[in-house]
Amino acid sequence: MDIKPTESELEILQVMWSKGQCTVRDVHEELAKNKDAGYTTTLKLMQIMHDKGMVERDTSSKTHLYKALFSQEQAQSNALDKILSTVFKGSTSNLVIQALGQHRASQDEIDAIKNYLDQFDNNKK
Amino acid sequence: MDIKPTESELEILQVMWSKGQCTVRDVHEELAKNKDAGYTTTLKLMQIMHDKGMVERDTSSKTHLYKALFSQEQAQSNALDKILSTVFKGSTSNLVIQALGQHRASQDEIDAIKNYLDQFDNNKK
DNA sequence: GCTCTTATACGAATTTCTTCGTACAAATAT
DNA sequence: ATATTTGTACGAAGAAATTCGTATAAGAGC
Repeated sequence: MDIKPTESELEILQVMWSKGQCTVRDVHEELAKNKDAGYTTTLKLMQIMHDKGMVERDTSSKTHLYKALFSQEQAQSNALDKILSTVFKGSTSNLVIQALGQHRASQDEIDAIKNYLDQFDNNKK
Repeated sequence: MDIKPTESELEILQVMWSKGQCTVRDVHEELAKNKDAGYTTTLKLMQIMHDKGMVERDTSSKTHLYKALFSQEQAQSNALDKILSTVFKGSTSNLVIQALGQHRASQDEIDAIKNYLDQFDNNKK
């Protein structure tokens, strides 16, 4: 499947990823906190996402239940691939260093990353 | 300025970043290697980018010269912010770890990242 | 000069994304 | 049972992005 959600679709997916199965109202209420859009707009978007095969839908009761058909991890992987090829010339280390420079990591995060790196590192310091 | 280039605009910007000042033909020839689009399409896009204030244009001779008005680094920073907020829930360390897991880094890259991390690390190993 | 090539300008068609109004069915409340 | 609320379906308008055809001007070569 082709994973290339649009801006609005991503907002909806975020809600789905955090709540699991969702009704249109679930999603809409959540979006309404930060955004101002009509209920039928959210409904329509979710229907389109279903048409595109991005989400599955349980229509057994009147109120339909939606669920994302790919994980947040898959979307992350996709998003990384995309920006790596479009703005980082394929250099992962540039991406990593820029990300770290831009959003200061906590000591715990630094440790986590170092531990992770050790796994590949042949001459640990 | 608002840095939010579209897909096609990014393709053009990549050429501009690597070559510096460009003619429409420069850009088009480069794009034509991987893509199949008409010359006037590229022209039009570059004109629109100029209208949007993304590039500057030297019209002193018949063949105009274009140049990006922001750097690749700025675009990188922007792209990172965006995917951090849309798919990584703001977690830089998740992003970094996922990026490293996905595209195996070379020893040199690992070293570079470790050195970079040491700069913030209070209890180096 | 005249022709051929190479440029820009620009209008317009297409596609994709986003938004919303309206219609109507099902459930709930009075 | 009838009125209100809550839900889906769907058409269509609006906005943004992409594509290209045609017109026209400037320069190069003969």
